Amino acid sequence: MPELPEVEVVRAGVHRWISGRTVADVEVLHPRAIRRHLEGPRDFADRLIGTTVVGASRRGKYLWLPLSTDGEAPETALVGHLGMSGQLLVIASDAPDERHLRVRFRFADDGPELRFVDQRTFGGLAVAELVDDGAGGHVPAPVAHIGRDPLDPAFDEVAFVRTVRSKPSEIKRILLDQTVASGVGNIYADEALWRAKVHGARPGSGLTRGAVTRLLADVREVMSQAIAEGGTSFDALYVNVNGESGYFDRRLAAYGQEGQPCPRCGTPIRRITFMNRSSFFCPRCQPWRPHGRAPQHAAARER
DNA sequence: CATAGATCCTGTATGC
DNA sequence: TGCATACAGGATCTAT
Repeated sequence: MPELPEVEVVRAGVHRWISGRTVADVEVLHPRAIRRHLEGPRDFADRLIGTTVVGASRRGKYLWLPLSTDGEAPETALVGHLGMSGQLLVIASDAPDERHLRVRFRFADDGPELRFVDQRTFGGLAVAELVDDGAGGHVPAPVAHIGRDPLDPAFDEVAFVRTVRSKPSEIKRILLDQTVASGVGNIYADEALWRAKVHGARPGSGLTRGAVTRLLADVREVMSQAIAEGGTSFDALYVNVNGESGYFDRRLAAYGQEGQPCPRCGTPIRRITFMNRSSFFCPRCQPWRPHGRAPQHAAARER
């Protein structure tokens, strides 16, 4: 279940261990893992071998490794999405193959290899062109269609609030729309909505500017905290992203907590099916429609 | 164009 | 014990 925080932890680990290394060999063990690379496994390998990885970047849940040839500025990148069960492992070459090993990368040095392991094969890798991101940087073409994520310094907060309030869709649906803001998945959406005391089924157009602004702040806060907890493994050689960022077990207030007391008010957390997914919320803290609490008059005017 | 639902995958857990 | 079903869920495709 990697969402933005888990992907960021992986990005940092890959940056730490793979930057500066030259690809010597690529082995695709399952074609579905590179289905987004339309030219196929041969071309995939050909476009990687001999290039040098010059960093690791991320937008939302996508991450990519810019590739340089002969010291030139990178024009392509290895793009990855972990899907639901993907892992990128930096591991000694003589370690036994994982059961769901899909792609293996060996390097020109004696260091550890990079492995893409993915049980459910929703994730995938591709080599893609880098294109202008409209702000002096570059993103791979397959990433250009999603919005910046809330932790991006160039994230347009004003536009986000405007967009959310222009949509009649449920707010949770909007949070999960990667073109509005990227990086938020089912878990952190529920956690941010719980923190903001907003029911996920409320229409975006029914929220005040203040409510959307606070919700965005809660999205940022919960993700930042998750990164901080997962980040303790940056120095480990074994970069694991199996959904568990360290945040899962201890800190989740709502997600997966059906029947458990709300940490704020003690009311049992409820689970409903929503968008063909589970949604967890506190029925007292997150009423469907805001009941007459404090900022009622101000909210009415703000509309 | 925007929106909503179906679909892809496989391992685990649960029900009968 | 065995079999069937539900569930996890991000992105993409299709239909409205």
